[in-house]
Amino acid sequence: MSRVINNSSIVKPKTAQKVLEIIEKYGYVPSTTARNLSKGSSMNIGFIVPDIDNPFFSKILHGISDRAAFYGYNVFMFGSDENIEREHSILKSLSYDMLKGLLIIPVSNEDKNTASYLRTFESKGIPVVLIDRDINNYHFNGVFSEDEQGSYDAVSLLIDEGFKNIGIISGPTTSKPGSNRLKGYKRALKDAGIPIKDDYIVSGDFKLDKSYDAAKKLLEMPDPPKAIFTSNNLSTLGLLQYINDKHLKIGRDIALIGFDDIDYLNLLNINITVVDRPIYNMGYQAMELLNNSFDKESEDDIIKRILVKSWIIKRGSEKMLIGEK
Amino acid sequence: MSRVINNSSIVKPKTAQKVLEIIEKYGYVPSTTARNLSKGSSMNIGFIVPDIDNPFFSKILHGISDRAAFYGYNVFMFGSDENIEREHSILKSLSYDMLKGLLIIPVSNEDKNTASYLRTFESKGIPVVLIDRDINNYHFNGVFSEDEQGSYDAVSLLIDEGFKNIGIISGPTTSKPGSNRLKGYKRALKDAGIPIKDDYIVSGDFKLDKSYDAAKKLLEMPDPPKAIFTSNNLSTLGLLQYINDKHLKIGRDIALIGFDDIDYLNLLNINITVVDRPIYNMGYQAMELLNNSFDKESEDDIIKRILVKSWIIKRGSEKMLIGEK
DNA sequence: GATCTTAATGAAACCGATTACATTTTAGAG
DNA sequence: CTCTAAAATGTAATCGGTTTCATTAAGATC
Repeated sequence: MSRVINNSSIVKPKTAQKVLEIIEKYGYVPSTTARNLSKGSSMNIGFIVPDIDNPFFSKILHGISDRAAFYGYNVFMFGSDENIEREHSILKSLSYDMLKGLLIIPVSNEDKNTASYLRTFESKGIPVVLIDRDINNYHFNGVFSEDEQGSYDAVSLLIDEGFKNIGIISGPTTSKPGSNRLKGYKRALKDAGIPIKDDYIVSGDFKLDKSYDAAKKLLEMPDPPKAIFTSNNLSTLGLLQYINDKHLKIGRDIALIGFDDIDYLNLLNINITVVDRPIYNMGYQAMELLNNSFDKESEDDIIKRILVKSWIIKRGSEKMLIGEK
Repeated sequence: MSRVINNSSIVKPKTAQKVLEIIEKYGYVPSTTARNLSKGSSMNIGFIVPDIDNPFFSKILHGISDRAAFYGYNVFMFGSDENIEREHSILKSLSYDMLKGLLIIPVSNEDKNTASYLRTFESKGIPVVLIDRDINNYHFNGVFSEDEQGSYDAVSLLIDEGFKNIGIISGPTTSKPGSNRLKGYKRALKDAGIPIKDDYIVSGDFKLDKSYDAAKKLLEMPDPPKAIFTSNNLSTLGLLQYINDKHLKIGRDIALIGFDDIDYLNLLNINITVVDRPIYNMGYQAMELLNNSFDKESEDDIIKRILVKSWIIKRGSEKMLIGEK
């Protein structure tokens, strides 16, 4: 009987005991589906992630998953593969009554379709929390990090070290982190009175192959930059690959600061300076924020946005570079 | 009306049209929960993974996720963190009527509790497919790879190169791949007539820190091995970390073959020989196998097990070693 | 011990789909 | 133009819980 299981209503201890015995005897297992139907809600959280293989997203998922387990939520995982159409088709296929909340790292910051799908979820009472990537002009709840400031600090550090010819492998400007990190780069140069050279801005797509091409483009130009800021972990790896292919040496031929740390590099004694941030915690906080959005209808008009700090881990790669910068 | 949506029963085109118009007009969205309840089944697949952060598992998840999306299944992700209690609690919390199938990379190969949970799922009509890690004596459906043969080949390769003092950082022998890869190591030595030295067998736990300790233990003994076989990707990284910390050089001070390739190493020109296998495809095939298990009640008594091949990618690290081996 | 209030339990409606069954419409044969 | 079989549609039961409402049991008061 429902009342016994959900020990909510008032039940006599004796009858409760009796019911529990029968439950035990017949091995009764309550149906979650039936419960969901009659309650009109579930314990399922959706999570849409652009690139399952990228360790950055794995860490976020880990944070989400841990906190979700704490609350007893189940997490649906969907991979959009950085593909806007696939993202749409996932959003279209998600049925409203199956989800209690939705976490998403959207592909684009300017896609009206995704935004309106998300608004629909909200209007059906399913809170939405963005992670890492904002969507322009929509003011969704979300957990973000100091993208512009982080890259500003990074590039400023290069400038402090004496570098003037600083290139950037940027992310797609259709993503908020991509455009904000580029902004930070530009602002740092501007504040230092260094003219911005368009040739030094090469756009990648946050993935490895294109970043490799970008690195090639940057370093094979007549007057190549002496230092490069890479906009995410895979951009850094793309650049590193190029550097290795050409047998260049970090700190001698080229200086480098990357956005986001790469665990495995450190233990290989490849010590590059990076902008770091609490990635696992971003997922954790996103789940926390989502959980806070439940059952408080009164706060419906409050937009909750969390901004996590970023900081620089100096590993000195840029210091070694000598000669003209 | 149900018949129109599921265009199953015979409906007159004209009435279908009418119904669709009304659906359109009122913005009707069918309830998945209600459907699941009345149909007695859902489109949800559970996936229990030991370590979300390990790229090996990310790739498997990617394969699963892609194939699941193809069939229209949703994938629930749960992280057991290599913790048997957490695995149990996940299995306990999963309700039978929410899942259509279950994929799991179990923590242990000899845990009766997990096994009996899984059997219960099967008995409730929820097919189970193991991935990568078998459970002793239970003969579950699953997708596995040639663990013993792979490590046999790897160690044999070292022997062919002239090495005699070969150590191993093994995985936990409570996991099938861990014990099988150790078996392969031993068999290779035995077949070559090289006596097995217990000191050369140090057990890790497939994670980084303990593998680092294992590497330390191996290489700081009075008569250290000249070549080491590492049982998984993180073991390899643990060893590499130690090697780097001590400023040793692969190919000069120590030879190394690892089980499982590590993408990022190659692009950093850290070229180590590894046993490779189709990881993404293992996830893909597992989802495929699971899908095949649905709705064929007649085949209930057939155990479906897929064994994927492994192969060696020679990158020549071991060839460089000179002097006494 | 009769009466009233409150606690505990039982019964029935409901959530929103599917589906078996009953009923009506259509079509083809005589 | 019937009559009958088949096709189409309408109706109601069902899935397995939750929750409201009605009913009965228990406890308190005088």
